[in-house]
Amino acid sequence: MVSEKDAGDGVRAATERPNARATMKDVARVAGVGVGTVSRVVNGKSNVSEESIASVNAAIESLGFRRNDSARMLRTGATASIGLLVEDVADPFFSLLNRSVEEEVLRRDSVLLTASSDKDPERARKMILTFCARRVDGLVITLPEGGDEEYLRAELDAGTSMVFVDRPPRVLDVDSVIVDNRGGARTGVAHLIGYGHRRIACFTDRPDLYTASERIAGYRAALEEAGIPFDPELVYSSATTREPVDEPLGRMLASDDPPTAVFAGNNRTSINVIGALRIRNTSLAIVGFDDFELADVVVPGITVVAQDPKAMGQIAVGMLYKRLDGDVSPSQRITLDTRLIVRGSGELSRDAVLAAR
Amino acid sequence: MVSEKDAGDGVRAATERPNARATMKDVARVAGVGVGTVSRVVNGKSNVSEESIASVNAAIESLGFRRNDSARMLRTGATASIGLLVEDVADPFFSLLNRSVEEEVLRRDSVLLTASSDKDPERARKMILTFCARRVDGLVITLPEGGDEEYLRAELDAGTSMVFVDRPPRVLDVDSVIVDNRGGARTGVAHLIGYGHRRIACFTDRPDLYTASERIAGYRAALEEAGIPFDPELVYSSATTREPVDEPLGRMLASDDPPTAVFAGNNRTSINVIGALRIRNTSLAIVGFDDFELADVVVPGITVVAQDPKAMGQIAVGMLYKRLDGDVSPSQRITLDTRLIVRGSGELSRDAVLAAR
DNA sequence: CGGCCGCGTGGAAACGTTTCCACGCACTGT
DNA sequence: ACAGTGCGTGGAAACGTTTCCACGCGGCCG
Repeated sequence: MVSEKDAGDGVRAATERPNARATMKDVARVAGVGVGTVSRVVNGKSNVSEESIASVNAAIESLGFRRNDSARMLRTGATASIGLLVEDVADPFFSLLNRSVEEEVLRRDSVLLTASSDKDPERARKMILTFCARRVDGLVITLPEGGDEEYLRAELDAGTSMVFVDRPPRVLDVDSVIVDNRGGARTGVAHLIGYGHRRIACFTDRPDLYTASERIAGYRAALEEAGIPFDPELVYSSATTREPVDEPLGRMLASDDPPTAVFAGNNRTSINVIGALRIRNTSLAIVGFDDFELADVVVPGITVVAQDPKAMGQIAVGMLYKRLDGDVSPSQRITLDTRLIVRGSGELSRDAVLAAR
Repeated sequence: MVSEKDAGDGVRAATERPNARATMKDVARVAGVGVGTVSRVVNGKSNVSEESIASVNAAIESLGFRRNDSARMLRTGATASIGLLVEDVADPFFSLLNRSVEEEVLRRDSVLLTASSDKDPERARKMILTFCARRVDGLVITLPEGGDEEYLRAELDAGTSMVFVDRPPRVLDVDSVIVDNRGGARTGVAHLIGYGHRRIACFTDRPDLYTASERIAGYRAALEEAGIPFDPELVYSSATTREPVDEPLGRMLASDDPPTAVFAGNNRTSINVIGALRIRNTSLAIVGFDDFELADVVVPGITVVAQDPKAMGQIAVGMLYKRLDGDVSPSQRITLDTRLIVRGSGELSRDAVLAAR
């Protein structure tokens, strides 16, 4: 039935167009009431007779009417939608955050718009402005490093609430919920030190990333507390998360004073380190930052400093809605604690590692 | 500055309200032109003098104007948005699909609304109807099993295009893109048979799930082709994906004629099987359905039948936009091939497994 | 008995855009 | 000189809701 495709925007009456959505006016006509009454029924408002309710509902059913939310949004000014911008919705951490934010937003009968910045400040900017044009009620944002934060001020002034997640704002005065990256790293490294290690390698992301630099700082803090000198030769920051670490790890192991333990600054790096060790058939004590599936399936299980993306999402959305409800108290920065999950890899003592050489 | 909170919806002029967004009318007034001209500038239409463009842009800048897309949608009828419903955006497979769909949608200057059904048909229904009320241009749907498909027909008739992903529609006449679950499973199991195995266990999801039943069918087909009798004792379908498989696996291994290989029907199950084998310190040949991170980090690497969520998203969105562009050809079902990724666990021969006992 | 209240209701204005129509003006080709 | 053309423009209608106002009507209270 190719011919069914109607060529132009003809002036045909609505009844002739098979694909036209019924409006409240149509419903009103069929039900024999006014549009006001239809609106009241659709929105479950009080002061409508049972009789009207019944006839309106019947008309809605028969016409397949569905309220046009664009019109509603225009009229009311409230879109009942929240925008979420993360680095990558396919990243294990952010996908968990995404789900948690979704849950909170749905609970409030709103809808979630999502986008991945892919760490590109320009893409982030474009998506945020798109969300703002759609008049989202609020934004949950992980802003990529290296971009300008300034353009957000105009949106803030225009009344769009926002909460930063995973990293704090640099100059803006907005709420944020982040993880205690430094403290978590310090705990993880101190855990290794507790098992006798004094030569601890550190593999992380690019140090210009907020989270990476914080974790490195935590690593250094733990060493300092234990009176262990910091050796830059033991720190390797990979340019990309996919980069294998076999080569730098090999260099460290071949040195005069090789490491007996590794602190891996993120889950991807943990995996890379495990892979590299497997290739070399060597074992070192390992503590990783950020939990991952299968961390308990490899042998030994990987001891990790776990974050809580679910809590992060819940708290962020909670703060956002408080603002939407009119809270104008000073902006807050909430820092979430990490949790050390002991699985075996971090409890390999220095002596055990050395004995196996 | 708590007092800044303006109590009521006063009748104050727009200029007095700090948080009111500027409209095109405001811009027009400031720029000294008509609203029509502002609209033309904002939308980059032709036939506007350089002079007007400049003054309008200046006014936009100074007022912080941002087009109200709700009004635009109402007027034009096009929302430039796509709705995506999956089982769980935090699931590794669906999060990859999500990202891929996002990419395709953004490329077309649209926006993506996402929701997780959590396998609940009622929740799915609610979200789909919400998306339809927002007049999304189209829907990409993974419909949970067990629900009614019928209510979608009204939306279809009303002109909302949709594409099913991961499972085909049962009664509706809509496009779909799915994976060759049966063929993939058949290939995986045949691979094991090729290494001499004749007693192959099969662990899957609940068989009332479309994907699980297809994979079981593929498993049986491979056996049949090789002339190996099907033994129901070797098949275990777990009620939940988190359920450990240690107990049923132990039972199989303790039998008279224990399996020498395992076909795992999904990635979670693969992981569970690996865990169970680790506990028992046994090794069997394994082929899993669906790739997962770390499949190449455990030793031996896990041989898997991989799906391609990225391609699935690309194709689904491509089909959707074809429909939006007016394609009215008969609905299609596209089946994506799987790919066997050889990593070691599936190439353990029957003899090797038996020798190790 | 009269004013008042509250309920159910219909209708119109408003939300901020896009789009269409019409207008003025400067050209151009005869 | 004059009709035709095309460009830049302003203004108004329309999109489908929500919300406000006003109206009729019955009952209650003084």
